Amino acid sequence: MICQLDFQSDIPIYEQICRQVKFAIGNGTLRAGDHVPSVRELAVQAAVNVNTVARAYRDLQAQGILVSIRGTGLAVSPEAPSRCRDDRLEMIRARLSTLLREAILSGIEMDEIRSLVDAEWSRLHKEVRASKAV
Amino acid sequence: MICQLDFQSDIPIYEQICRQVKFAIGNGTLRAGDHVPSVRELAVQAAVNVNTVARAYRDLQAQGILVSIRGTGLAVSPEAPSRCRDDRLEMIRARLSTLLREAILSGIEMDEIRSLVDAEWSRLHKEVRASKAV
Amino acid sequence: MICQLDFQSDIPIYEQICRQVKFAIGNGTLRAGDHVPSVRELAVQAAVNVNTVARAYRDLQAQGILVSIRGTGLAVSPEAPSRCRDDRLEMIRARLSTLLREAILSGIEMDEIRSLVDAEWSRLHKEVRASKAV
Amino acid sequence: MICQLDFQSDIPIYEQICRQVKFAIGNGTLRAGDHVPSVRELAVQAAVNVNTVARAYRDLQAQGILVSIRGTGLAVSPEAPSRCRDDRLEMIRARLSTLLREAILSGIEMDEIRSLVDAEWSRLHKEVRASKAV
DNA sequence: GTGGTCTAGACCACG
DNA sequence: GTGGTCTAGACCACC
Repeated sequence: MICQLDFQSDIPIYEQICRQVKFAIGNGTLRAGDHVPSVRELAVQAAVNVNTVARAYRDLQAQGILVSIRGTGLAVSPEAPSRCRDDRLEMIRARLSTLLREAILSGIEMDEIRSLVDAEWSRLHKEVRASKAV
Repeated sequence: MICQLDFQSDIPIYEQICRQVKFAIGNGTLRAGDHVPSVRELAVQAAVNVNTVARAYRDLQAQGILVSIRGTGLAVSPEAPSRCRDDRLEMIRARLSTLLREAILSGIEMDEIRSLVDAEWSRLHKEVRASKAV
Repeated sequence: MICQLDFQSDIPIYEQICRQVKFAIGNGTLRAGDHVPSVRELAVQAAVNVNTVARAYRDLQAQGILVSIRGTGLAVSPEAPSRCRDDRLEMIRARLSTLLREAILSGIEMDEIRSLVDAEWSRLHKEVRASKAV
Repeated sequence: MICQLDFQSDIPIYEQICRQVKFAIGNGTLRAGDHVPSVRELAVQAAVNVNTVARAYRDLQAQGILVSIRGTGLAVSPEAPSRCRDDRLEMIRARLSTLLREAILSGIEMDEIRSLVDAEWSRLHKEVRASKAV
């Protein structure tokens, strides 16, 4: 699992880690039962404080996404895949909602939004596919 | 100018004030040369500390949205209206971009996004129109 | 006498008025014994609060630049012309000094300063001459 | 980093701090990536309130001079060094410009300015060299 | 430990 | 009346 972090983002590092794990589960990179990297391993890989990874994993356990398996570390729970997908969809719906509300209030038209969505989608789709190819 | 603040939001109050002022300029409620309410006045209206309003206004000055007219208060700068609209569009584009990127990474399809956008847009549009009617 | 004010400058309006009067005396536009416009007249002309002009004139009286002539208003004092010129020269010398000190500390060379002075001088000279022609 | 403040100056303290930081970056005392002292630390060192330092740092962030590294403090941005140097030259040019404009308006001649510049420059040059020798 | 937010209140210059 | 500066102190999230 690769972990791309943005240290200057206003989203906390631990939260970014949580999301990336959920991404990986949501799109099938991680499946139910798979082990996630150990806290120390991921901390080194991502050049991050161990506590930060620990907190992310703690949150994911609390959400039932990860389960602890005695002596071997943490693994993706059976319910995680479907749950991740639902969670993501709901989170996206919520953020989209506030985004659109602001767009309406600042006088932007539906057409502008639609074309923005289409343009960004195709741009990002290419970008993501390219990075996977690597 | 009305100022609706959400004290529970994770967006700082001063930032919310900035945005509302920009909204008001963007959609023509405030025009170039208009005075904004005094810091004290808005502070009372919004039930917020004077310094908080002052900070918002200071940021807006730094961004060239407001200009200080010595002893008489702050006014909307000539460039503000066009600038606000551009800024808003760009901000929305940027947030939409990260939103869509996450959607792609978590395995959501374009169709789902499109229908979400349409559904939310029409829902919000009614809501906003209703609140204006009041 | 024309009075060009910059309402967005960080120099107070009353101070700008003082300087402009001194300019006018320094370069011969106003001579010893000439009347300056009345407080109200100048306030209207310059679109400024009456108190502001009053304060400027008060300061100029305190400095002996203007003298009050009973019933007729304020006039340029006999000593003003030479004094204005000396004052200005000294003020310019002082500000030039701090400016050059910072230039030296930030590693700028004498040649750069000399060429800056020459370039700005000729640019401003044209500009000023043009505005007088109007 | 040393921070020399003048509490009598009419330049706000936070502004003085900004300048000193920029100066330190401009002349290489602080390099890209270096951490600046923490707000609390500098506040103690300079005998100033924490908020005052915080405001200076916040302004520097808004200008892109400093970047925040979550939980670890603030660091000099990669673009800062070149930017700081350009800023200083431009600041000097701007102040020279207003200085010369006033000189022209008050009837001072180019020769007088030139000799002033030469005289002050050589005087200050000696002074600065002497203080460095110490 | 770090910075960020918010409050409260004093003081000042300007118009 | 206006905004601007500074102080003091509380609380929070993050690492």
